[in-house]
Amino acid sequence: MTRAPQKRRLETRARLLDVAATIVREQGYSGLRVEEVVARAGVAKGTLFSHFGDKDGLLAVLIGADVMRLLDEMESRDAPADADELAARLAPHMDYVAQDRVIFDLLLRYSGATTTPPDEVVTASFLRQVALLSDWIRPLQAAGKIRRDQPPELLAEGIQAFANHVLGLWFCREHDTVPPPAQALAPYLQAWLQPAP
Amino acid sequence: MTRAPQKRRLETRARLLDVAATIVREQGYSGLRVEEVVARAGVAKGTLFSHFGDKDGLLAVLIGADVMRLLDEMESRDAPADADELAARLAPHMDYVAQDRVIFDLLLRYSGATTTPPDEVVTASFLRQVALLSDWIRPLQAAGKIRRDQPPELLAEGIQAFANHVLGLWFCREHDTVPPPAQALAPYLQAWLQPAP
DNA sequence: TCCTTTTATTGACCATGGTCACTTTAATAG
DNA sequence: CTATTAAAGTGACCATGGTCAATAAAAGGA
Repeated sequence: MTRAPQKRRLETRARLLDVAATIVREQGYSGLRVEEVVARAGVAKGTLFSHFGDKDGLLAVLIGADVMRLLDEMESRDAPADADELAARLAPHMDYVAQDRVIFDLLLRYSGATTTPPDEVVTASFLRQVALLSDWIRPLQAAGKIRRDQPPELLAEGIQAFANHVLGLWFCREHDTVPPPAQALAPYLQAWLQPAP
Repeated sequence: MTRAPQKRRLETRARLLDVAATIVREQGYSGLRVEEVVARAGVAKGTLFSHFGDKDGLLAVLIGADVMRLLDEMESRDAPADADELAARLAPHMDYVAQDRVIFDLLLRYSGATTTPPDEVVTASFLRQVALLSDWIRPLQAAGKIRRDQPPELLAEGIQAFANHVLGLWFCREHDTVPPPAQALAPYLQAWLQPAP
């Protein structure tokens, strides 16, 4: 069986994450270079890869943590009272992802998470997102504010699908002449959640 | 103003595309290497980039052509009679994209196409896909087979969103233990297109 | 303490996409 | 036919992520 990692290893890992987070703060996710991380952390390149597998692995930890933080905030607020409020609650997450294509790509690559074992932050964050959305959806269904003919989980996944759709469009256009994703999402959710009249 | 390209250039371009297509046939899209293309086409690396901008540019031409061929077939068949048939009509496209992550990524990157000028094959193929879906949707709405409360174009985009969602999940799992995308799509379309009872 | 085994780290090396100042080839003017 | 200009093509070079046999450091046992 595999032993617990030594102190040194944990320190190295922490240092790598710390440096990487700083660089992201300075230059954004698309400005992150593996070479710069290891240089500033004072370790060899191979060390980073032994810790995170590949660059995506490092990004996953950083971005996963960001998403978790966003989810904390979402959970701390009161549940939305209708579909429009639900859409509004998603705005911070949409804005976060819309900020950098690297984030979008990374999250998309890992988004099969709904079933895979949650050994990873991104995977865990997806499970949490579905759970949270479902928790919002159930009372809305009970109150007849949104459709009741589909299970909350399917509606939740649908919301994710539309969110990704809108974000995908966002990254294909000039960002100046087009509404931000959080706003563009509204009509889709409207149509998706609308109760049968 | 820019002149028409000379014969030589057209020949070079054709040769590059031909070689690239052959390699894709032999090794799939993920096996395509720029170096191999230029080597087998007998040109320098820079030439390829001067023709297609970057590797994605080359992929876009190849994949765009594939998609156009699929659309030709879809158009040649009679229109679907209900939501389930509509889902079935999408199967070839889903299978095509599901075959290789490179295809999925490329199409996603260009999928903002609905508004951009169709100077590119992929862009054009997206416009065509939306148009085709809308053409399928309108009669179904008129016949009361699917919901009538949303414009065909929005329903069409929604279908694309769900298709991408399902494909995204597909590439996150072991492909052996999970239903193929074409099949996984059904419940979403069902819920999305279902007429108000 | 000294030897052995496991864990952690190293850095030269590789793969691959992409750039660009320069050369070659074709078209066009005089 | 030659000179001039524009288009086409070239390949050395770069950026960046990733590999892996070799080495150093720690842990464990005698």
